[in-house]
Parts: sequence; structure tokens; C-alpha cells
Amino acid sequence: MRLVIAQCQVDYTGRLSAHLPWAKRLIVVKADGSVSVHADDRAYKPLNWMSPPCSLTIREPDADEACAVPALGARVQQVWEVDAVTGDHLQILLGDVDLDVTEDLGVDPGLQKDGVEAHLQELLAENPEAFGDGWSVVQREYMTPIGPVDILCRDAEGTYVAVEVKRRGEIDGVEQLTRYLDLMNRDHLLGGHVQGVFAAQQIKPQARTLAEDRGIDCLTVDYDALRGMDHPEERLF
Amino acid sequence: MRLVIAQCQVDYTGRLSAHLPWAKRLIVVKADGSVSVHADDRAYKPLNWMSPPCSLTIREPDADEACAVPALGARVQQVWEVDAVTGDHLQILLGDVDLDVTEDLGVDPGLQKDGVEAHLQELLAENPEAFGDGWSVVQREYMTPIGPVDILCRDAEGTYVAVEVKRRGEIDGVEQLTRYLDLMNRDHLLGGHVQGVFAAQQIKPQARTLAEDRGIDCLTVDYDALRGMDHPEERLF
DNA sequence: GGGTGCATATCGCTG
DNA sequence: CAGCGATGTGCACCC
Repeated sequence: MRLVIAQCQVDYTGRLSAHLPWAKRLIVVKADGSVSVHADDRAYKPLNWMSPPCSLTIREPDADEACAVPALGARVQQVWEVDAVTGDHLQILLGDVDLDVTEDLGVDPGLQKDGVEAHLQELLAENPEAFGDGWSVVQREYMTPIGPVDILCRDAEGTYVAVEVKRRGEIDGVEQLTRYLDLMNRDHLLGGHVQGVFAAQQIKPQARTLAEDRGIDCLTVDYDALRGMDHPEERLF
Repeated sequence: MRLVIAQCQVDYTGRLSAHLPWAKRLIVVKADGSVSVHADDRAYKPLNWMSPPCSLTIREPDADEACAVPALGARVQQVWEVDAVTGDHLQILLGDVDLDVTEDLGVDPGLQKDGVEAHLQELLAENPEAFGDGWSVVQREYMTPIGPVDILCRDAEGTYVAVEVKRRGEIDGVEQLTRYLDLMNRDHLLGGHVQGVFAAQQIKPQARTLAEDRGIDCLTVDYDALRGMDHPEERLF
């Protein structure tokens, strides 16, 4: 990883065009080939970047570029050209350099996450009684031509129920489930009528209203309680 | 901006839980208060971070934490605690420090962008003949109770047309326009029938199929050509 | 502050 | 490779 703090001017052309006037910024070159240009705000988001795969070429400024004066009495020291196979291009003109360090970080052992939608789905699939007495799971990630239904269940009467699981239930999730239901209701193998359940840790009022208007049941899920019902020894950490 | 490269172990609890085992990483503290932990890959995305507003407290390790040995012969030097008002918490245990520099970057003059959806919408609103002869613009960002329609037009026959503009036309955009049309078709002030146009630089086949199935017309827009029809002297750069 | 939509979104999985 | 969905999405804008 290489860290450079320098006066710079940046131009990007690709999916859009963007221009950064002269200012002092941080430039990060990672081992994966990525290049990012950061200001002292915007949290972790850079002002400009190039994602790998891309190639970085560093060269002397030509006569024309040397005239692009970063500050009074200063001059352009280097020109960085970053090219991606997609045609995206990032050009960085560098003036005075305040920091230029390179450190080998090695490969990161990686990130362990807990509490994402996949875990919620897993817990619900293992505890279908959370939906109601006599419910059973037919299949997780039940594939339809337009995407996978999170959990396909049958209720106590044997009716098929498509369950859409979300951490936060918003209007998009209801639209998604509606598309699945429209399709599944045309499938005679599923009995001609598939019920819908929208399950989330938190359901926005507008999403609930839309769901109920479409005959979809809503279930608010307590992740920690459900986790407690499960096997505590299987927790990640 | 403060840049630290050090052996570290990171734990995050908030919207989810996440754990990073000991490894050498880059830690960035920006003037906006944000803290990001980077590995040497994942392009500009950090492994873990805290967004402002948040507070950073640096302290000595207690007896318990000192036992968390980062590497053979090393010991925990510092503990960083980052807290957000939302209750989110980030804890970083630091071992050996390889780099610790602080630089004042000042306020960034900012970013100029060209070619995003807003520009496309602007160009189309100024050139409604792109939709067809005799078309006129009624209003941009026409408000409905569920959100703004990008452009409301009338065609040569005087029929109202809701135009949804996207850089890349995908299925979500068709759903969005459909919701607007459902609502507007109940509005007698708009003549009881509002036509739909889905305009984008590129329209995915599935989005096109869905749109046509719903009676929505598709228009592929050439941004550069449209820009040429417009006033070249008004270009950003 | 909630609702809505845009983003150079990025990333991972599946077919 | 495309399609689809999740993301600690983040962010701006508007009511």
C-alpha cells in the first residue's frame, strides 16, 4: 500500500466526467491496484477512484501540463495515469508532495459478520413456528425465473407461503415479494394460490400499508429472541 | 487527517456485529471525525468504519486487553474507542505501530460532475422533440404523493406523458414509473389516462420487456448527441 | 426527521 | 457473462 499526500488536480472520464481543482489530498494505491483520492471529509468515500483491474503509469509532465500551476511558485512534479479495460480513465497531476510512504500489509485474514439478512433467514428457516403453529419449511432460496424466494413454507392448512426476509422492511421489499407472488400464483404445482409473508426486524409504516393492501401478512422479527431460541453454542463469537 | 499503519484487532457492534482478527492495516482518521480501517484490497471500501458524527477516545489497554497478544513478543499499545450517538461502537486494539502521521489538508474546493441523471433530465426537458414531434414539457419534477415524476410532458395529441429518466434503465425504474402511472391515472385533472415513457442511455432487456408489457414506451437516449443539440458553450468543462 | 431516489454505487451468488 | 439481490449501503433533496 502506498500513501501519498500532495497538491493534486484530478480528472476522471468514464461512466461520467468529473474534475477536481488543485488542492492538498490523500492518494491511496492499494495492492489490488486500486487508486483512491481522498479529501479530509466524506467519511470513507473518496472524491475520485479507480477500481481494479486497472493500470497505473507515472511519468514526467509534458510542456503543456507543466504550465498547470498548482500554487504560486510551485510546479507539476508528476503525472499519474490510471486506465481500466472498460475505457475509464483517471489522471492525477501532482504538485508538492508532503508524504510518500509504501508499506507491505500482507493478506488480510478477513472479516466475520453476524446479524445480516442471511442469518435472519437461516434462523427463521430453522424456526418456522415463528410464523405460526403447524408451519413447515419447503425450501430456502426457492428459485423462480425472476429470482429466489427467501423461504417457501406451507402453513397448517397446507397452503404454500412465500416469505421475504429483510433486516429493514421497506417498500422495495414489498414490490419484490409481489413480483414473486404474481408469478407463483400462475404455477399450478403450488396450488394456484400462494400466500405472502413479509418478515423483517423493523417494518416501515408505508411498507406495511402497501403489504396489507396487497393481502401480504407482515411479521416483525426479534433477532436476538430468535437467536436465543436457537443454539447459542453455534454463535460466531 | 491522521494516517496510522499498525497491527490491530477491530470489533464493531451496531446495525450488525463484525470482528477483525489481528493484522497489519491502515487506519484513517479524517477531519470530519470519521474513522476507517483498510486492508490492502477491496478498492476504496474499508473493512470497518465509523461515520460522523462520532467521538474517538484513545486510552491505555487495561490488564484484560493487554493479554490479547497481537503477535509473538508484541503487546497491545493503545485502545481506540469510537462511539456514535446511534449507539454504534467501534473498538480498535493497536499493537506495533509502523506509521503515524498527521497532515492538515484544509477544506477541499469540491467536485464537479457531468453526465449524471440530473444532466440527462435537464437536456431532455430542454429538447422534448427527442420524444416526438409536437411534444411539450409541462413540468420537471412533477410532484405526486409518492414522489416526483422526472418530466411531465404532453404529446402532439395533448395526452399527458410521465417520463422517467435513468442513466441505466433497469427493472426498478419500470416499477417506479408504474407506481406513478397507477396513481396519475386516477387523477382526472390529467385526463384520466397518462402515458409512460422510460428514457435511459441504456435499457436492459428485462426492463424493456417489463415496460412494454405494461404499455410503457422505451426511449434510448444518446447523451452526447443530445448535448450537441444543446448549447455547447454551457458545458461544465 | 422520515420518505424517496440516485450512485462512477460495490459485492457476491447463481444460472 | 448477465441478472438479481444485499449493503452497517451513503447522500441529497424535499416535505
